[in-house]
Amino acid sequence: MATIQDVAKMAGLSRTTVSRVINQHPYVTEEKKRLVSKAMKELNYVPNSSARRLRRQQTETIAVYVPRITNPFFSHLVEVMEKEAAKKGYQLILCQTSYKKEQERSFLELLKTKQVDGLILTSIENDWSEIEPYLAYGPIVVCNEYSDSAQVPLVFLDQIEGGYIGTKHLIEQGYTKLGYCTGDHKSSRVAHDRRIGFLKALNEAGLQMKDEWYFGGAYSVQDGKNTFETLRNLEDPPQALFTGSDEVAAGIVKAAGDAGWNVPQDLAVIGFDNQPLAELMELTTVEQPIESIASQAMGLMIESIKSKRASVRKEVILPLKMIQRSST
Amino acid sequence: MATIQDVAKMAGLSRTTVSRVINQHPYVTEEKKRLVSKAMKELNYVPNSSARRLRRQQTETIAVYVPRITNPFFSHLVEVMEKEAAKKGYQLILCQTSYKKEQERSFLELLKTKQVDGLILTSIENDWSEIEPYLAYGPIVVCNEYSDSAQVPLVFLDQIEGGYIGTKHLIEQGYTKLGYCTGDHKSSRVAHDRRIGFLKALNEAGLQMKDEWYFGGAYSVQDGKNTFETLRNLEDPPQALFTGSDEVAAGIVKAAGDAGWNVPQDLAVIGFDNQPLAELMELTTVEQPIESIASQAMGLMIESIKSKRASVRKEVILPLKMIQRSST
DNA sequence: TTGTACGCGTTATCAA
DNA sequence: TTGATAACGCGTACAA
Repeated sequence: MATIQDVAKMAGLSRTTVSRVINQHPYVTEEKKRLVSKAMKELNYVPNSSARRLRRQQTETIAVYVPRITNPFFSHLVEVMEKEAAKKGYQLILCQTSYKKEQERSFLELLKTKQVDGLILTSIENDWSEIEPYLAYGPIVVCNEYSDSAQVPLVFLDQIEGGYIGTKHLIEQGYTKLGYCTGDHKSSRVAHDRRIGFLKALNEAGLQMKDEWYFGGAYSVQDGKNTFETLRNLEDPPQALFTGSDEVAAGIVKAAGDAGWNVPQDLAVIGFDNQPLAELMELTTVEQPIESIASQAMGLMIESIKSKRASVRKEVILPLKMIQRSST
Repeated sequence: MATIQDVAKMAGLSRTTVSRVINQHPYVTEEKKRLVSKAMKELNYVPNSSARRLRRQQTETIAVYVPRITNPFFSHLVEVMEKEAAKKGYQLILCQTSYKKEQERSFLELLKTKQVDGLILTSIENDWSEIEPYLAYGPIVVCNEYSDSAQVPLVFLDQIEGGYIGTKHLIEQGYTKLGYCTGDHKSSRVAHDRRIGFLKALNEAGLQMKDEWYFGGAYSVQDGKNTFETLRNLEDPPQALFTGSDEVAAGIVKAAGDAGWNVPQDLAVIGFDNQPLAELMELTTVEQPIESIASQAMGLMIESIKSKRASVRKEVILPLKMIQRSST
């Protein structure tokens, strides 16, 4: 493997000059530039990135935390981030926390050991107080999640609005008995906010909700199917259901169909995300502008790396959009 | 940021000894070990990974190529690989080729510039001759794809068998007019082999196929819907359809249902992959053992990195499995 | 416009 | 059992 030294020797110049050519410094004669380029090509030379990293104290690598990459929401987020990063010459290291606090913590070392220039968190398992100290080692951007105390850029969606417009849509369709079905993730503000939006819409319309119309802990298609089983055995079931994800909504619609119910006549269902599956099942849903969260988060990350300024809090709140299909 | 020098000073020892403690070399007194550990903790010291990489000439990082991470097949593959890698102390760099030759080529530089120890390819866009020279810089493992000339470990599925068992299943159900619907990716041997399996089953049963029962270029749900539109306008449509993916199969089933056709009475459809969507739509499908391809590929990769032997060809062929549901 | 010399933080070699 | 010293490959003051 050729080093910069070999190139210098072949070109009959010093390492410094070669380095200058590589890094496009001014004050190098065109002639020597050519000489260097020729030698580089001949030796099939490429700068060693470990040496560069050490010298420059930066890695041009960014770590992205997701719970699981198989979750379509997160894989879409990562897809956009990776492209955005590649465009600007950055690599992406994928970190799956599997919803586990200790996994998340162990990945934090990447920043401390200078394996990456920065961290983008798309989910947060630990208390912010666990994460905060690592800010000393590099920038952190939070994306999709929310934290009150984090002094970092936060890019997230207006989930209150999301809960509100989804619910309002159901109300406008004439349903009055509305149920609520979501996952209920620990620290997650997302679920919390959506619920507030849901209740706000209910209040405005002067509607009441029964306790038994609340279904928690639903994440998957299977959970959706189970939810329907519970629902159908209710004496007074809801007419319409607000759900926290397209998967759950799809499960409910599927189980309802199998049981001979008509959607939306017997039961209306609204999903969340506008995943490919939502189109397939013709689910009304609330679309999250994933591409725009992802690219904004990555943009803020690279900006933070380059500016080297101390981290400051900055909220970027993005709007959500109703997509109406035939499940409501 | 504390360095090994700082630790040495605080512990009143040499850098060498500190390094020995960090790397668990023998011949260090328990007492000095304690001294060092204490200093490390006090200074909140962590070895700088760039320096380590430079010195050791390895990165503990592996690049994984996928076309797009949003494709559920690949995200599942990556999910397993990342976990497997993390378990063994390796990081994963995600490279999306977007099915583009030049993207793929540009990522190859990662190996040459020593940013990663090795490459796992889950898809191949360029001719192998383009990739082969990079073997000089580190190991490459091919996973899910196939190449005749590649002198590297290859982990792939017996797609001939896949095409065969899927088709045979249809024949056993009594269908005699079988159609074939897949994507047709350039260099991909996958599609090629499945087709061979399909034809083999047909031959064995003495069945003929009409040209118009072949539908190409189908990848997405939407493609599946379009395929159904074409099919329904045929004078003599096939009774059953072998498809190359669950997405396509789902699109067909959905469009058929919307058009008032009964599945499987009017049209039977078999998918491929056994994705979550297949369960939702109750698609009969051919399951690919994704977890096992992924972990075997990663295992072979890490083995190659550690052994440092020259790359040799080695084929690992994994079996496929029928999953029967109600679409056939 | 070019070159000399030092340092980035580790680890491997050799000698003590 | 420990320590001094020389790499690993590169970039950049500083001097010329």
